[in-house]
Amino acid sequence: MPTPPYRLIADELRRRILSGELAPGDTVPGENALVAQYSVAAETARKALGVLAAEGLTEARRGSGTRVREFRPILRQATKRLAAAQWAQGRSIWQADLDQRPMSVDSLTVTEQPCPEHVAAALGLEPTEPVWVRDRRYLVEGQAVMLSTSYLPARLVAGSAITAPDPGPGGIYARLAELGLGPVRFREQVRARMPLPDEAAALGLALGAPVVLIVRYAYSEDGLPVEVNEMVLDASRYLLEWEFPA
Amino acid sequence: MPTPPYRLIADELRRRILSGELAPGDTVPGENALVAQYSVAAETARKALGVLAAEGLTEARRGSGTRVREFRPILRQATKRLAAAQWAQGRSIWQADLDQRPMSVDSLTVTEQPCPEHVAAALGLEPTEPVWVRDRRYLVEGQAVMLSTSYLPARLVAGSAITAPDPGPGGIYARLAELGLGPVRFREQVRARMPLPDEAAALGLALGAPVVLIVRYAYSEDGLPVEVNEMVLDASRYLLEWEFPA
DNA sequence: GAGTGGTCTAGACCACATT
DNA sequence: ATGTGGTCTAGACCACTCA
Repeated sequence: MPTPPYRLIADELRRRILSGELAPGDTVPGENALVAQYSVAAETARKALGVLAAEGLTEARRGSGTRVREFRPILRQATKRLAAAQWAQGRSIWQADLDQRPMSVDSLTVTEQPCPEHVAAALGLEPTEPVWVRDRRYLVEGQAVMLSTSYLPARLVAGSAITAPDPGPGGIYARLAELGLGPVRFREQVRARMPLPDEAAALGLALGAPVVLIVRYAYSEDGLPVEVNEMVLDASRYLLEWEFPA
Repeated sequence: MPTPPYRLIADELRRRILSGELAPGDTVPGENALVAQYSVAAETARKALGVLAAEGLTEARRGSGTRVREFRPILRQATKRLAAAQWAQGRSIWQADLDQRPMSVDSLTVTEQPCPEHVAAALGLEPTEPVWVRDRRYLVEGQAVMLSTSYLPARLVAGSAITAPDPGPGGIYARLAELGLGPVRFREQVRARMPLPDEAAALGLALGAPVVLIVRYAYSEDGLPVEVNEMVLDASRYLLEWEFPA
Protein backbone atom coordinates (compact mmCIF):
# COMPACT_ATOMS: atom_id res chain seq x y z
CA MET A 1 0.00 0.00 0.00
CA PRO A 2 1.99 2.96 -1.26
CA THR A 3 1.56 6.25 0.54
CA PRO A 4 -1.11 8.25 -1.26
CA PRO A 5 -0.01 11.49 -2.96
CA TYR A 6 -1.92 13.77 -0.60
CA ARG A 7 0.04 12.32 2.30
CA LEU A 8 3.35 12.70 0.52
CA ILE A 9 2.58 16.35 -0.12
CA ALA A 10 1.50 16.83 3.48
CA ASP A 11 4.66 15.11 4.71
CA GLU A 12 6.83 17.42 2.67
CA LEU A 13 5.07 20.54 3.88
CA ARG A 14 5.19 19.32 7.46
CA ARG A 15 8.89 18.71 7.19
CA ARG A 16 9.41 22.26 6.01
CA ILE A 17 7.35 23.62 8.89
CA LEU A 18 8.97 21.55 11.62
CA SER A 19 12.45 22.27 10.28
CA GLY A 20 11.74 25.96 10.58
CA GLU A 21 12.05 26.58 6.85
CA LEU A 22 8.46 27.78 7.05
CA ALA A 23 8.27 29.86 10.21
CA PRO A 24 5.16 30.76 12.25
CA GLY A 25 3.20 33.36 10.31
CA ASP A 26 4.63 32.36 6.95
CA THR A 27 2.29 31.58 4.09
CA VAL A 28 2.18 27.95 3.04
CA PRO A 29 2.05 27.10 -0.69
CA GLY A 30 -1.62 27.21 -1.71
CA GLU A 31 -3.78 24.91 -3.77
CA ASN A 32 -2.72 26.29 -7.12
CA ALA A 33 0.95 26.09 -6.26
CA LEU A 34 0.64 22.49 -5.16
CA VAL A 35 -1.43 21.54 -8.22
CA ALA A 36 1.31 22.96 -10.46
CA GLN A 37 4.19 21.53 -8.47
CA TYR A 38 2.91 17.99 -7.96
CA SER A 39 0.60 17.57 -10.98
CA VAL A 40 -2.41 16.56 -8.95
CA ALA A 41 -6.05 17.60 -8.93
CA ALA A 42 -7.08 20.58 -6.85
CA GLU A 43 -9.04 18.37 -4.46
CA THR A 44 -5.94 16.34 -3.78
CA ALA A 45 -3.89 19.43 -3.02
CA ARG A 46 -6.68 20.64 -0.75
CA LYS A 47 -6.66 17.35 1.08
CA ALA A 48 -2.95 17.68 1.74
CA LEU A 49 -3.47 21.15 3.18
CA GLY A 50 -6.36 19.76 5.19
CA VAL A 51 -4.04 17.27 6.85
CA LEU A 52 -1.78 20.04 8.13
CA ALA A 53 -4.74 22.08 9.33
CA ALA A 54 -6.11 19.03 11.14
CA GLU A 55 -2.75 18.61 12.84
CA GLY A 56 -2.96 22.14 14.08
CA LEU A 57 0.16 23.19 12.21
CA THR A 58 -1.53 25.67 9.87
CA GLU A 59 -4.50 27.97 9.79
CA ALA A 60 -6.43 28.70 6.59
CA ARG A 61 -8.11 32.02 5.89
CA ARG A 62 -10.47 32.34 2.99
CA GLY A 63 -9.37 34.89 0.47
CA SER A 64 -6.05 35.27 2.17
CA GLY A 65 -4.00 32.11 2.37
CA THR A 66 -2.82 29.35 4.67
CA ARG A 67 -0.31 30.28 7.33
CA VAL A 68 1.85 28.46 9.84
CA ARG A 69 0.37 28.70 13.34
CA GLU A 70 2.33 29.72 16.38
CA PHE A 71 2.37 28.19 19.82
CA ARG A 72 2.58 30.83 22.53
CA PRO A 73 1.18 29.16 25.60
CA ILE A 74 -0.19 30.68 28.77
CA LEU A 75 1.48 29.04 31.75
CA ARG A 76 -1.14 27.84 34.23
CA GLN A 77 0.56 26.96 37.50
CA ALA A 78 -2.03 25.06 39.47
CA THR A 79 0.19 24.66 42.53
CA LYS A 80 2.04 27.93 42.28
CA ARG A 81 2.11 28.41 46.03
CA LEU A 82 4.51 25.48 46.18
CA ALA A 83 6.72 26.77 43.42
CA ALA A 84 9.39 28.15 45.73
CA ALA A 85 12.47 29.69 44.20
CA GLN A 86 14.60 26.81 45.38
CA TRP A 87 12.94 24.50 42.90
CA ALA A 88 13.16 26.90 40.06
CA GLN A 89 16.45 25.45 38.84
CA GLY A 90 16.20 23.65 35.55
CA ARG A 91 14.49 25.37 32.71
CA SER A 92 11.36 24.14 31.08
CA ILE A 93 11.58 22.50 27.72
CA TRP A 94 8.71 24.65 26.48
CA GLN A 95 8.87 27.75 28.58
CA ALA A 96 10.83 29.74 26.01
CA ASP A 97 7.91 31.51 24.49
CA LEU A 98 5.24 32.41 27.00
CA ASP A 99 2.19 34.53 26.41
CA GLN A 100 2.39 37.19 29.11
CA ARG A 101 -0.57 39.29 28.02
CA PRO A 102 -3.16 39.97 30.70
CA MET A 103 -6.28 37.85 30.93
CA SER A 104 -9.75 39.34 31.21
CA VAL A 105 -13.23 37.95 31.80
CA ASP A 106 -16.32 38.52 29.73
CA SER A 107 -19.84 37.11 29.84
CA LEU A 108 -19.91 36.35 33.55
CA THR A 109 -23.22 34.92 34.73
CA VAL A 110 -24.20 33.81 38.24
CA THR A 111 -27.42 31.88 38.65
CA GLU A 112 -29.12 29.48 41.02
CA GLN A 113 -30.17 26.25 39.36
CA PRO A 114 -31.06 22.66 40.12
CA CYS A 115 -27.82 20.70 40.16
CA PRO A 116 -26.92 18.83 36.98
CA GLU A 117 -26.82 15.12 37.56
CA HIS A 118 -23.14 14.53 36.90
CA VAL A 119 -22.16 17.31 39.30
CA ALA A 120 -24.56 16.24 42.03
CA ALA A 121 -22.71 12.97 42.53
CA ALA A 122 -19.42 14.81 42.80
CA LEU A 123 -20.76 17.26 45.37
CA GLY A 124 -22.62 14.58 47.31
CA LEU A 125 -25.96 16.28 46.70
CA GLU A 126 -29.44 14.99 46.01
CA PRO A 127 -30.12 14.87 42.26
CA THR A 128 -31.75 18.26 41.82
CA GLU A 129 -30.71 20.12 44.96
CA PRO A 130 -30.07 23.79 44.13
CA VAL A 131 -26.58 24.98 43.34
CA TRP A 132 -25.14 28.36 42.47
CA VAL A 133 -23.53 28.32 39.06
CA ARG A 134 -20.81 30.77 38.11
CA ASP A 135 -20.16 30.83 34.37
CA ARG A 136 -17.32 32.78 32.85
CA ARG A 137 -15.19 33.12 29.76
CA TYR A 138 -11.58 34.25 29.83
CA LEU A 139 -9.99 36.27 27.07
CA VAL A 140 -6.47 37.21 26.06
CA GLU A 141 -6.51 40.23 23.81
CA GLY A 142 -10.07 39.63 22.73
CA GLN A 143 -9.43 35.96 22.01
CA ALA A 144 -11.32 33.46 24.14
CA VAL A 145 -8.94 30.97 25.73
CA MET A 146 -10.96 29.30 28.49
CA LEU A 147 -14.51 28.60 29.59
CA SER A 148 -15.18 27.96 33.26
CA THR A 149 -18.27 26.80 35.13
CA SER A 150 -18.31 26.60 38.92
CA TYR A 151 -20.92 24.76 40.98
CA LEU A 152 -21.43 25.49 44.69
CA PRO A 153 -24.14 23.94 46.90
CA ALA A 154 -26.81 26.57 47.61
CA ARG A 155 -27.33 25.41 51.17
CA LEU A 156 -23.69 26.21 51.91
CA VAL A 157 -23.25 29.52 50.11
CA ALA A 158 -26.73 31.08 50.10
CA GLY A 159 -26.63 34.70 51.20
CA SER A 160 -22.88 35.07 50.77
CA ALA A 161 -21.10 37.25 48.22
CA ILE A 162 -20.45 34.08 46.26
CA THR A 163 -23.92 34.55 44.81
CA ALA A 164 -22.98 38.01 43.54
CA PRO A 165 -21.26 38.64 40.22
CA ASP A 166 -18.32 40.17 42.08
CA PRO A 167 -17.53 38.00 45.10
CA GLY A 168 -15.14 40.61 46.47
CA PRO A 169 -11.43 40.54 47.34
CA GLY A 170 -9.84 37.12 47.26
CA GLY A 171 -12.64 35.69 45.15
CA ILE A 172 -14.96 32.87 46.06
CA TYR A 173 -12.29 30.93 47.94
CA ALA A 174 -11.84 33.81 50.37
CA ARG A 175 -15.60 33.85 50.90
CA LEU A 176 -15.70 30.10 51.40
CA ALA A 177 -12.96 30.48 54.01
CA GLU A 178 -15.06 33.04 55.88
CA LEU A 179 -17.87 30.51 55.97
CA GLY A 180 -15.54 27.97 57.55
CA LEU A 181 -15.46 26.05 54.29
CA GLY A 182 -12.10 27.39 53.19
CA PRO A 183 -10.82 24.90 50.67
CA VAL A 184 -7.78 23.18 52.08
CA ARG A 185 -7.19 20.74 49.27
CA PHE A 186 -7.86 20.50 45.56
CA ARG A 187 -8.16 17.65 43.15
CA GLU A 188 -7.88 18.30 39.44
CA GLN A 189 -8.76 15.82 36.73
CA VAL A 190 -7.65 16.44 33.18
CA ARG A 191 -8.64 15.10 29.78
CA ALA A 192 -7.97 16.19 26.22
CA ARG A 193 -10.20 15.64 23.21
CA MET A 194 -11.45 17.35 20.09
CA PRO A 195 -14.00 20.09 20.76
CA LEU A 196 -17.70 19.82 20.16
CA PRO A 197 -19.05 22.43 17.74
CA ASP A 198 -20.39 24.68 20.49
CA GLU A 199 -17.07 24.58 22.32
CA ALA A 200 -15.23 25.35 19.10
CA ALA A 201 -17.55 28.29 18.53
CA ALA A 202 -17.30 29.66 22.08
CA LEU A 203 -13.50 29.50 21.98
CA GLY A 204 -13.14 30.54 18.35
CA LEU A 205 -11.05 27.44 17.70
CA ALA A 206 -9.27 26.69 14.46
CA LEU A 207 -9.68 23.30 12.86
CA GLY A 208 -7.46 20.70 14.42
CA ALA A 209 -7.27 22.42 17.77
CA PRO A 210 -7.97 20.07 20.68
CA VAL A 211 -9.38 21.23 23.98
CA VAL A 212 -8.23 20.37 27.48
CA LEU A 213 -10.92 19.67 30.04
CA ILE A 214 -10.09 20.29 33.68
CA VAL A 215 -12.43 19.52 36.54
CA ARG A 216 -11.35 20.89 39.88
CA TYR A 217 -12.83 19.60 43.11
CA ALA A 218 -12.31 21.80 46.17
CA TYR A 219 -12.48 20.20 49.61
CA SER A 220 -13.11 21.76 52.99
CA GLU A 221 -11.36 20.84 56.22
CA ASP A 222 -14.01 18.16 56.82
CA GLY A 223 -13.14 16.44 53.58
CA LEU A 224 -16.40 17.56 52.03
CA PRO A 225 -16.46 18.76 48.45
CA VAL A 226 -17.59 22.39 48.39
CA GLU A 227 -17.03 23.30 44.77
CA VAL A 228 -16.79 21.66 41.38
CA ASN A 229 -15.28 23.74 38.59
CA GLU A 230 -15.45 22.53 35.00
CA MET A 231 -13.05 24.24 32.62
CA VAL A 232 -12.60 24.00 28.86
CA LEU A 233 -9.27 25.29 27.54
CA ASP A 234 -7.96 25.96 24.08
CA ALA A 235 -5.15 23.41 24.21
CA SER A 236 -2.97 25.39 21.82
CA ARG A 237 -2.93 28.31 24.26
CA TYR A 238 -2.02 26.55 27.46
CA LEU A 239 0.91 24.99 29.22
CA LEU A 240 -0.29 23.38 32.44
CA GLU A 241 1.92 22.82 35.44
CA TRP A 242 1.64 20.97 38.71
CA GLU A 243 4.23 20.58 41.43
CA PHE A 244 4.12 18.03 44.20
CA PRO A 245 6.35 16.33 46.74
CA ALA A 246 7.54 12.76 46.36
CA MET B 1 -23.74 31.52 4.82
CA PRO B 2 -26.00 28.52 5.23
CA THR B 3 -24.54 25.49 6.95
CA PRO B 4 -23.21 23.14 4.27
CA PRO B 5 -24.92 19.76 3.89
CA TYR B 6 -21.95 17.75 5.09
CA ARG B 7 -22.08 19.64 8.38
CA LEU B 8 -25.80 19.15 8.75
CA ILE B 9 -25.36 15.43 8.27
CA ALA B 10 -22.46 15.37 10.72
CA ASP B 11 -24.50 17.35 13.25
CA GLU B 12 -27.35 14.90 13.03
CA LEU B 13 -25.09 11.88 13.47
CA ARG B 14 -23.27 13.56 16.36
CA ARG B 15 -26.57 14.26 18.07
CA ARG B 16 -27.52 10.61 17.82
CA ILE B 17 -24.15 9.56 19.25
CA LEU B 18 -24.11 12.02 22.14
CA SER B 19 -27.73 11.26 23.03
CA GLY B 20 -26.82 7.61 23.35
CA GLU B 21 -29.08 6.55 20.51
CA LEU B 22 -25.92 5.26 18.87
CA ALA B 23 -23.96 3.58 21.66
CA PRO B 24 -20.22 2.84 21.76
CA GLY B 25 -19.51 -0.05 19.41
CA ASP B 26 -22.60 0.55 17.29
CA THR B 27 -22.22 0.87 13.55
CA VAL B 28 -22.84 4.32 12.14
CA PRO B 29 -24.82 4.67 8.88
CA GLY B 30 -22.29 4.28 6.03
CA GLU B 31 -21.69 6.21 2.87
CA ASN B 32 -24.34 4.46 0.84
CA ALA B 33 -26.96 4.90 3.54
CA LEU B 34 -26.24 8.61 3.80
CA VAL B 35 -26.22 9.07 0.03
CA ALA B 36 -29.65 7.49 -0.16
CA GLN B 37 -31.05 9.27 2.88
CA TYR B 38 -29.84 12.79 2.15
CA SER B 39 -29.57 12.72 -1.65
CA VAL B 40 -25.96 13.88 -1.75
CA ALA B 41 -22.87 12.72 -3.57
CA ALA B 42 -20.75 10.00 -2.05
CA GLU B 43 -17.89 12.41 -1.40
CA THR B 44 -20.21 14.63 0.59
CA ALA B 45 -21.39 11.74 2.72
CA ARG B 46 -17.78 10.73 3.24
CA LYS B 47 -16.91 14.22 4.35
CA ALA B 48 -19.65 14.14 6.97
CA LEU B 49 -18.29 10.87 8.32
CA GLY B 50 -14.84 12.42 8.23
CA VAL B 51 -15.97 15.17 10.57
CA LEU B 52 -17.05 12.68 13.20
CA ALA B 53 -13.83 10.71 12.84
CA ALA B 54 -11.83 13.91 13.21
CA GLU B 55 -13.75 14.68 16.39
CA GLY B 56 -12.75 11.32 17.75
CA LEU B 57 -16.33 10.15 18.02
CA THR B 58 -16.10 7.34 15.49
CA GLU B 59 -13.56 4.92 14.09
CA ALA B 60 -13.66 3.70 10.49
CA ARG B 61 -12.50 0.27 9.42
CA ARG B 62 -12.10 -0.55 5.78
CA GLY B 63 -14.32 -3.36 4.64
CA SER B 64 -16.10 -3.37 7.94
CA GLY B 65 -17.86 -0.13 8.80
CA THR B 66 -17.70 2.96 10.95
CA ARG B 67 -18.33 2.49 14.64
CA VAL B 68 -18.86 4.69 17.65
CA ARG B 69 -15.68 4.87 19.76
CA GLU B 70 -15.64 4.30 23.47
CA PHE B 71 -13.89 6.28 26.14
CA ARG B 72 -12.51 4.02 28.83
CA PRO B 73 -9.73 6.01 30.39
CA ILE B 74 -6.81 4.85 32.46
CA LEU B 75 -6.68 6.91 35.65
CA ARG B 76 -3.18 8.30 36.13
CA GLN B 77 -2.87 9.62 39.67
CA ALA B 78 0.31 11.67 39.69
CA THR B 79 0.06 12.52 43.38
CA LYS B 80 -1.54 9.32 44.56
CA ARG B 81 0.41 9.30 47.83
CA LEU B 82 -1.63 12.30 48.85
CA ALA B 83 -4.94 10.77 47.89
CA ALA B 84 -5.92 9.78 51.41
CA ALA B 85 -9.27 8.15 51.98
CA GLN B 86 -10.55 11.23 53.78
CA TRP B 87 -10.46 13.16 50.55
CA ALA B 88 -12.13 10.46 48.55
CA GLN B 89 -15.59 11.86 49.17
CA GLY B 90 -17.24 13.25 46.11
CA ARG B 91 -17.27 11.14 43.02
CA SER B 92 -15.52 12.04 39.82
CA ILE B 93 -17.58 13.24 36.93
CA TRP B 94 -15.75 10.85 34.63
CA GLN B 95 -14.65 8.02 36.85
CA ALA B 96 -17.61 5.83 36.04
CA ASP B 97 -15.93 3.76 33.40
CA LEU B 98 -12.28 3.13 34.15
CA ASP B 99 -9.97 0.84 32.26
CA GLN B 100 -8.57 -1.47 34.92
CA ARG B 101 -6.61 -3.78 32.66
CA PRO B 102 -2.95 -4.24 33.57
CA MET B 103 -0.29 -2.22 31.82
CA SER B 104 2.84 -3.77 30.37
CA VAL B 105 6.04 -2.46 28.81
CA ASP B 106 7.54 -3.38 25.48
CA SER B 107 10.49 -2.08 23.49
CA LEU B 108 12.55 -0.90 26.44
CA THR B 109 15.91 0.53 25.47
CA VAL B 110 18.58 2.02 27.71
CA THR B 111 21.46 3.86 26.09
CA GLU B 112 24.08 6.47 26.85
CA GLN B 113 23.96 9.45 24.50
CA PRO B 114 24.96 13.08 24.20
CA CYS B 115 22.21 15.14 25.76
CA PRO B 116 19.65 16.64 23.36
CA GLU B 117 19.76 20.39 23.47
CA HIS B 118 16.28 21.04 24.83
CA VAL B 119 16.85 18.60 27.69
CA ALA B 120 20.31 19.91 28.52
CA ALA B 121 18.92 23.29 29.55
CA ALA B 122 16.35 21.62 31.79
CA LEU B 123 18.95 19.43 33.49
CA GLY B 124 21.45 22.26 33.75
CA LEU B 125 24.00 20.38 31.65
CA GLU B 126 26.50 21.45 29.03
CA PRO B 127 25.05 21.09 25.52
CA THR B 128 26.30 17.61 24.70
CA GLU B 129 27.18 16.20 28.10
CA PRO B 130 26.35 12.49 28.22
CA VAL B 131 23.02 11.32 29.61
CA TRP B 132 21.45 7.93 30.07
CA VAL B 133 18.28 7.62 28.10
CA ARG B 134 15.55 5.16 29.07
CA ASP B 135 12.98 4.67 26.33
CA ARG B 136 9.85 2.66 26.84
CA ARG B 137 6.41 2.00 25.46
CA TYR B 138 3.45 1.04 27.61
CA LEU B 139 0.70 -1.26 26.42
CA VAL B 140 -2.77 -2.18 27.59
CA GLU B 141 -3.85 -5.48 26.07
CA GLY B 142 -1.46 -5.11 23.17
CA GLN B 143 -2.52 -1.54 22.49
CA ALA B 144 0.14 1.14 22.91
CA VAL B 145 -1.09 3.88 25.23
CA MET B 146 2.03 5.80 26.22
CA LEU B 147 5.60 6.50 25.14
CA SER B 148 8.12 7.57 27.73
CA THR B 149 11.68 8.82 27.48
CA SER B 150 13.75 9.48 30.59
CA TYR B 151 16.99 11.45 30.66
CA LEU B 152 19.45 11.17 33.55
CA PRO B 153 22.87 12.86 33.75
CA ALA B 154 25.58 10.25 33.20
CA ARG B 155 27.88 11.82 35.77
CA LEU B 156 25.25 11.24 38.43
CA VAL B 157 24.04 7.75 37.60
CA ALA B 158 27.01 6.07 35.88
CA GLY B 159 27.65 2.62 37.30
CA SER B 160 24.28 2.33 39.02
CA ALA B 161 21.49 -0.05 38.12
CA ILE B 162 19.78 2.87 36.45
CA THR B 163 21.90 2.12 33.42
CA ALA B 164 20.57 -1.45 33.30
CA PRO B 165 17.34 -2.41 31.55
CA ASP B 166 15.93 -3.60 34.86
CA PRO B 167 16.81 -1.06 37.55
CA GLY B 168 15.62 -3.39 40.31
CA PRO B 169 12.97 -3.07 43.01
CA GLY B 170 11.49 0.39 43.38
CA GLY B 171 12.65 1.43 39.94
CA ILE B 172 14.98 4.25 39.10
CA TYR B 173 13.69 6.49 41.87
CA ALA B 174 14.72 3.95 44.48
CA ARG B 175 18.20 3.83 42.90
CA LEU B 176 18.40 7.62 42.82
CA ALA B 177 17.52 7.65 46.52
CA GLU B 178 20.38 5.25 47.24
CA LEU B 179 22.70 7.68 45.48
CA GLY B 180 21.52 10.46 47.75
CA LEU B 181 19.61 11.99 44.86
CA GLY B 182 16.25 10.64 45.92
CA PRO B 183 13.74 12.86 44.21
CA VAL B 184 11.88 14.85 46.83
CA ARG B 185 9.76 16.95 44.51
CA PHE B 186 8.31 16.72 41.04
CA ARG B 187 7.16 19.24 38.52
CA GLU B 188 4.94 18.16 35.65
CA GLN B 189 4.14 20.26 32.63
CA VAL B 190 1.31 19.25 30.34
CA ARG B 191 0.26 20.12 26.81
CA ALA B 192 -2.19 18.63 24.34
CA ARG B 193 -1.97 18.71 20.57
CA MET B 194 -2.55 16.59 17.51
CA PRO B 195 0.05 13.86 17.03
CA LEU B 196 2.82 13.91 14.48
CA PRO B 197 2.74 10.97 12.08
CA ASP B 198 5.46 9.04 13.92
CA GLU B 199 3.65 9.50 17.22
CA ALA B 200 0.40 8.40 15.64
CA ALA B 201 2.14 5.33 14.27
CA ALA B 202 3.91 4.43 17.52
CA LEU B 203 0.66 4.69 19.48
CA GLY B 204 -1.58 3.25 16.79
CA LEU B 205 -3.79 6.29 17.01
CA ALA B 206 -7.08 6.70 15.20
CA LEU B 207 -7.74 9.83 13.22
CA GLY B 208 -8.85 12.70 15.39
CA ALA B 209 -7.12 11.43 18.50
CA PRO B 210 -5.05 14.10 20.23
CA VAL B 211 -2.02 13.30 22.35
CA VAL B 212 -1.13 14.63 25.76
CA LEU B 213 2.49 15.53 26.35
CA ILE B 214 3.78 15.40 29.91
CA VAL B 215 7.26 16.44 30.93
CA ARG B 216 8.21 15.51 34.46
CA TYR B 217 11.15 17.14 36.20
CA ALA B 218 12.44 15.34 39.30
CA TYR B 219 14.39 17.36 41.87
CA SER B 220 16.80 16.17 44.52
CA GLU B 221 17.04 17.52 48.05
CA ASP B 222 19.48 20.17 46.79
CA GLY B 223 16.93 21.52 44.35
CA LEU B 224 18.89 20.11 41.45
CA PRO B 225 17.05 18.47 38.57
CA VAL B 226 18.10 14.82 38.36
CA GLU B 227 15.71 13.49 35.75
CA VAL B 228 13.62 14.73 32.86
CA ASN B 229 10.93 12.39 31.60
CA GLU B 230 9.08 13.15 28.38
CA MET B 231 5.83 11.25 27.91
CA VAL B 232 3.42 11.04 25.01
CA LEU B 233 -0.03 9.72 25.87
CA ASP B 234 -3.00 8.67 23.77
CA ALA B 235 -5.37 11.32 25.08
CA SER B 236 -8.42 9.15 24.53
CA ARG B 237 -7.04 6.55 26.93
CA TYR B 238 -6.14 8.72 29.88
CA LEU B 239 -7.71 10.59 32.72
CA LEU B 240 -5.02 12.54 34.56
CA GLU B 241 -5.28 13.53 38.18
CA TRP B 242 -3.34 15.76 40.54
CA GLU B 243 -4.07 16.57 44.15
CA PHE B 244 -2.56 19.43 46.08
CA PRO B 245 -3.13 21.51 49.20
CA ALA B 246 -4.47 25.05 49.10
C1' DG C 1 -19.01 -11.55 -4.24
C1' DA C 2 -21.23 -7.82 -2.18
C1' DG C 3 -20.51 -4.12 0.72
C1' DT C 4 -17.45 -1.05 3.09
C1' DG C 5 -14.17 2.64 3.42
C1' DG C 6 -9.95 5.22 0.88
C1' DT C 7 -8.34 7.79 -2.86
C1' DC C 8 -8.36 10.41 -7.13
C1' DT C 9 -10.08 13.36 -11.03
C1' DA C 10 -12.05 17.32 -13.71
C1' DG C 11 -14.94 20.60 -13.52
C1' DA C 12 -18.13 23.75 -11.26
C1' DC C 13 -19.94 27.53 -8.19
C1' DC C 14 -19.43 30.29 -4.06
C1' DA C 15 -17.50 33.50 -0.27
C1' DC C 16 -14.08 36.21 0.96
C1' DA C 17 -9.61 39.19 1.02
C1' DT C 18 -6.35 41.82 -1.21
C1' DT C 19 -4.88 44.85 -4.87
C1' DA D 1 -10.48 41.80 -10.84
C1' DT D 2 -7.81 38.15 -9.33
C1' DG D 3 -6.57 34.76 -6.30
C1' DT D 4 -7.54 32.31 -2.17
C1' DG D 5 -9.93 28.72 0.34
C1' DG D 6 -14.76 25.98 0.82
C1' DT D 7 -18.03 23.02 -1.06
C1' DC D 8 -20.28 19.90 -4.26
C1' DT D 9 -20.83 16.44 -8.06
C1' DA D 10 -20.49 12.11 -10.87
C1' DG D 11 -17.84 8.78 -11.84
C1' DA D 12 -13.85 5.82 -11.24
C1' DC D 13 -10.53 2.37 -9.22
C1' DC D 14 -8.60 0.08 -5.22
C1' DA D 15 -8.20 -2.56 -0.65
C1' DC D 16 -10.26 -4.71 2.71
C1' DT D 17 -13.90 -7.63 5.43
C1' DC D 18 -17.45 -10.66 5.95
C1' DA D 19 -20.70 -14.01 4.88
